[in-house]
Amino acid sequence: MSKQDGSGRQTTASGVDDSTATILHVDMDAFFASVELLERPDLRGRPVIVAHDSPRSVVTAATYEARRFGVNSAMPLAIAKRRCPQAVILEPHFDRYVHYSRIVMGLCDGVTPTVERLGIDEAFLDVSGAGKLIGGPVAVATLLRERVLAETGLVCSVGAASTKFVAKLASSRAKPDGLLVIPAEGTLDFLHPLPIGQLWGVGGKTEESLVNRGIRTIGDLAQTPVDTLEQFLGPAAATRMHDLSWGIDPRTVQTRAEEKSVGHELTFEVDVTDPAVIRRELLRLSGMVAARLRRAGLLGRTVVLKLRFGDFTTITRSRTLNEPTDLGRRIFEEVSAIHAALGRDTAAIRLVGVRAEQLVDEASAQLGLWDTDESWREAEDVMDSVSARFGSGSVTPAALIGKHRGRESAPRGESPKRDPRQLPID
DNA sequence: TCTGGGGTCCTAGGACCC
DNA sequence: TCTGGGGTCCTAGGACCC
Repeated sequence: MSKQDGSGRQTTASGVDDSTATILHVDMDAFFASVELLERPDLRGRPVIVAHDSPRSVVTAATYEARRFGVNSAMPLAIAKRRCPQAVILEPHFDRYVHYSRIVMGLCDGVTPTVERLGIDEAFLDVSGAGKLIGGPVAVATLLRERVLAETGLVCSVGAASTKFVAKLASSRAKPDGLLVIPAEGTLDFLHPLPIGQLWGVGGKTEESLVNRGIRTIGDLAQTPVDTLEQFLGPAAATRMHDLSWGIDPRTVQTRAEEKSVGHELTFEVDVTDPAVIRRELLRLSGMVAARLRRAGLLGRTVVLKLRFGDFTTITRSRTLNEPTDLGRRIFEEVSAIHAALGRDTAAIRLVGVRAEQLVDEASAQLGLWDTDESWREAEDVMDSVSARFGSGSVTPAALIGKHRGRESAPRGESPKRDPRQLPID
């Protein structure tokens, strides 16, 4: 095992054999908070929380100074403020995070073609082919960490191992600003003493259930027969976790994963009982989902409505369409019909969400596998760009359709179409 | 002063088909 | 003529991850 800290010094000086640790996990340290500090260097060294400052929001990111007070991401902001009243709260700026993420991912692409992005601030790299150009995994990781710092002023940690799972664990143990190498032969010594909650796929619920059965460490789970685990984890999870506990992780670094669903949701600042407000929000979310679909060249065949009630119970209701769609008004038709059919108009609603699933490639849709409506799609595209420039409400798809279609035909589809301007929002 | 928003994967039951 | 088995699709919910 070899750990290298921010000064570039090896804490285990003897040359570790890194030849088997060809998977790197690169993880930005306190990413959102660190980006914000680039603009606010005066706040360095102080507890800083990135969160939208509203009653129901959660912590998006926290500096290590804030974490020392027990503040963690995903924690309700109210609790974080209680634990660390002196923390400075900064509004998130996602455009900035995307900007720096692109730079960092570009630097990763510069050391190996095999890069798998994991959200905005993490990536797996397969560096088994980088040897001739740069050197072994440690050389690649060191170079990458230097470049990230030089190009962005941000700090990342890197784990190197022979599997994804161990590389990811290694990067988290290396934080902050570190590099940790776990050679293949050191995997089990590293893994088995770790608390069970560190195992990939073990969250709060599963951890509790495992600890209740005396399984406290990854080593404990390794010593438990798979059929015993199956009884309370189910077959898939039991096998996967047992394998992981023995350092077996067959997943390779995948450069691109196709999207399986697209969705948007909103938690209201106070629970909503007015159905008109719900419908207006469904209309907005439907439009956002549709715009994302069109931008990606995808159509969704299943539409999902999600509701969370005042007591935090959450339901989803879905409908599979005869034809996939990327139209906001079509998605809205479905989710509002589902909502109306629920007959829970008086319930206090905390959250509404709209999602499109069973995504179909636009190209295969046009091969005749699915009927689509080109004019309306173009109209909604134009409307999106006009709205982006002049604000929403300045144009409707129906107005645009009218421009080049006249009143000659309603768009085809399985239901009669209405002018969106007349959609009953109230 | 308790719980965001973006997702993925798994399970389980019922319908339906052969 | 009281009841199999496999496969696939659809739906709902839940755990988990970043």
